[in-house]
Amino acid sequence: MWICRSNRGKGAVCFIKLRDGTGSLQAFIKKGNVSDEELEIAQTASRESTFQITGEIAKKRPPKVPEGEPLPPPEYEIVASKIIILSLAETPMPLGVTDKVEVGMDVRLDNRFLDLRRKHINAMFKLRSRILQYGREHLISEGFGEINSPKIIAAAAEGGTNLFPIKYFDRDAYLSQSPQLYKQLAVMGNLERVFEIGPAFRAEKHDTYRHLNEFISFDIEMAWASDEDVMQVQERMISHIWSEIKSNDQSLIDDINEFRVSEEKEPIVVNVPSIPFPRVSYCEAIELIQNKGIEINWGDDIEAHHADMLAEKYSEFYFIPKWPMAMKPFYIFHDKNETSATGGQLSRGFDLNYGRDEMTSGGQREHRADVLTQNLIDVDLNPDDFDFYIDGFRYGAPPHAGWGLGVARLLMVLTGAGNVRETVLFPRDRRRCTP
RNA sequence: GCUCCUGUAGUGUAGUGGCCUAUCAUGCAGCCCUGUCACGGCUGCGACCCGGGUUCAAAUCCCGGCAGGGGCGCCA
Repeated sequence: MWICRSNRGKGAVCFIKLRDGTGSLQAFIKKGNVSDEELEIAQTASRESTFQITGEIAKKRPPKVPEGEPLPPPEYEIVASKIIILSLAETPMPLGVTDKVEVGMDVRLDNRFLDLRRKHINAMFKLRSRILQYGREHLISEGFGEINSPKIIAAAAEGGTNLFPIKYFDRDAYLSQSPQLYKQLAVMGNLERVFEIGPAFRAEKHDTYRHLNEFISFDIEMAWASDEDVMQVQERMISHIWSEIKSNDQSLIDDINEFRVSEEKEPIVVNVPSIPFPRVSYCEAIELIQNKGIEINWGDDIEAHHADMLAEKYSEFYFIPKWPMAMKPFYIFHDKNETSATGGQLSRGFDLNYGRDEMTSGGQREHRADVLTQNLIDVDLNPDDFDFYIDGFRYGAPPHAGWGLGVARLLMVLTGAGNVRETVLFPRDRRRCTP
């Protein structure tokens, strides 16, 4: 186990707080129980060194409490009889695992292995694992199967975003921005309900609390489904995740709250969101923002400062369905009869927001090969580059829908983290690609 | 690509021209105390990002470089 903290000095007794993945424990070391050399080791070893301690578990002596106050519940400790040092930690450490002083993000990320030993950071990544676990469980219970799509792709598949170019033997290739086209092809192949949890790469030079250049996307695609059908899948899944965390993982939440309270922040409370989430269509959202006295027109993007207006009314999860077709990618489905009051073509694309922040983008997909081809032409993409994709729709295609959810953003919402870098082990941003 | 801000011991900070031989906390080292438990006490160690300029005097003002951060744009 690691040494968390030891008392100082050369006396006849010594206490060391030990830690491993299962929790922490005090070791009681007393002259006579161990050799003098072992006592010396225990008293002088640096923090974060690793020990192997043999001994008996015994009830701790209760701490002194002021007159009249109740004794705390009994605690246990290990009374050491043998101490072996496994690895001495160098000093000074670049950041203190148990120190009260704050640490800058950069120092933390440069020394993530130490940062992760901090209790609340550790809890954050255990929660991340739980989110993925509960999300998987839920989708599997609804008949979904997990797939893996290629991350090395041949062409700038969808336009819109910048891709990272790579060398693929003698050819140029790119890192995938999304599993979109491949999960659709899987559905064309009668896998019917699929999901993927995998990396997506975007070569955008953004620099905000919610963007990274590599992130894990939680994607689903579902045959014989509409935008509304997959929104329901999503709200059930999120509700399931929250509900499982609330009943199984309160101790991890407590670890985070212990830190938040020391920082004088509000503790987080896991409130299982009620279903259905509000639906605020794009047209309604624009109207709502206009009513706040902000100048915005139908067809404009809802930017972060606009979403602040929506967040005043909808502070938690809400869907924004039916975006203008012109603002959505070519593979989103549209119905010619669905238009705005001003006559603009609507689509079956939707977003899921939490307050001001976008969590998900999704929609019903275009399954008509001829419309897909026309959509590509409309956005100045060459249909020939997409033969591998459109071919999949030529031989009978089911209507289908899906979405992609940012795992790190969901974890931010759950844990109240203010920066997506908090929720990713080794984040990749504009300036950082190490460690 | 635009814009604003910041670089002080291992870490987090105080400091806006002389009171800086640079504050405090944490850490580290030594000593003392100790069935401690956020242990405590004493002593010590350790820093002004780099280069140039202004000035009698620069951590502090100016210029350049480097590094970092916030926001915007962009972003399925």
